[in-house]
Amino acid sequence: MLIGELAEQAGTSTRMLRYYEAHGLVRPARAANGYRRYDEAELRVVREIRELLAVGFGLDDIRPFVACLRAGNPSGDACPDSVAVLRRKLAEVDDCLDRLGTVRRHLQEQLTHALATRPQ
Amino acid sequence: MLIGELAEQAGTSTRMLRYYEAHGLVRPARAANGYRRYDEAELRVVREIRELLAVGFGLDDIRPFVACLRAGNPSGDACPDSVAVLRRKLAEVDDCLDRLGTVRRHLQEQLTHALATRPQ
DNA sequence: CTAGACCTTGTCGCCGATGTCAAGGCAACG
DNA sequence: CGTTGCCTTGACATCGGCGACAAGGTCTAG
Repeated sequence: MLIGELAEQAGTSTRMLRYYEAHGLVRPARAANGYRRYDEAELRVVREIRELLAVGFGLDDIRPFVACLRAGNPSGDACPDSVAVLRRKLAEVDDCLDRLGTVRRHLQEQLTHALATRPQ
Repeated sequence: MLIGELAEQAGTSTRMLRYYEAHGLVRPARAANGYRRYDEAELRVVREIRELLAVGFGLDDIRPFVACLRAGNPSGDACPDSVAVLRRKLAEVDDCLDRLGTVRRHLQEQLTHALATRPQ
């Protein structure tokens, strides 16, 4: 599979595939002409990357999942390192939820106060 | 009040005060030597800016609040434009809370699944 | 042979609040 | 006068995923 095909099948751009490669996440073979060659396994890797990115992971967080897939696991979350990242991310999300909740209360109060002072 | 004093009293840096000015939020007078001169009203303005920034507002969102203060209101949220921004921000926060909640569920599932497959 | 579609690497820009450094003017004190 | 500490403007870097472009190599169909 060439880079363009992979990009289309994985729902991303060639730019990003090269970017992931530069960051050590994807490792295509090279044809004699220098073109990158991807197999099915890489397609799965890229799909994993895209899903995790969409959830809010950074490339560094994703690395363990890719390593896990590459180690032969059917899903990328089955390895200790991946689980550790999942735990950390869950904690981060909870933290963010807390802060947002506080902000929400704050905003609500301010809005209520403003409307009480000068109803519009 | 010179810029350094204001920075200290408002809990920010001179860099940021000039930045807010460049974005039309703060309007100091100028002394004969070219130094910026701030009065008490500007201190209140900068405090408002800092509070709203801390809550997650962007400089553009903050502009109406500053205008409201500058128009003589005791608090920056008493004007229609400010209230509109508060409403919009509240909606944004709710939206973000929704998405984060979904992500949280997603993470929780993935974690549970990983632990069920290979307990660690 | 040529046009077009693909590939290669490399570089620049974006966003937005902020740090940091540089070169120079001004003020106050000894 | 010299030093110190404030001020001025201006410019560059940061983070991170991504778009976009340029200059050139490669391949394929007509």
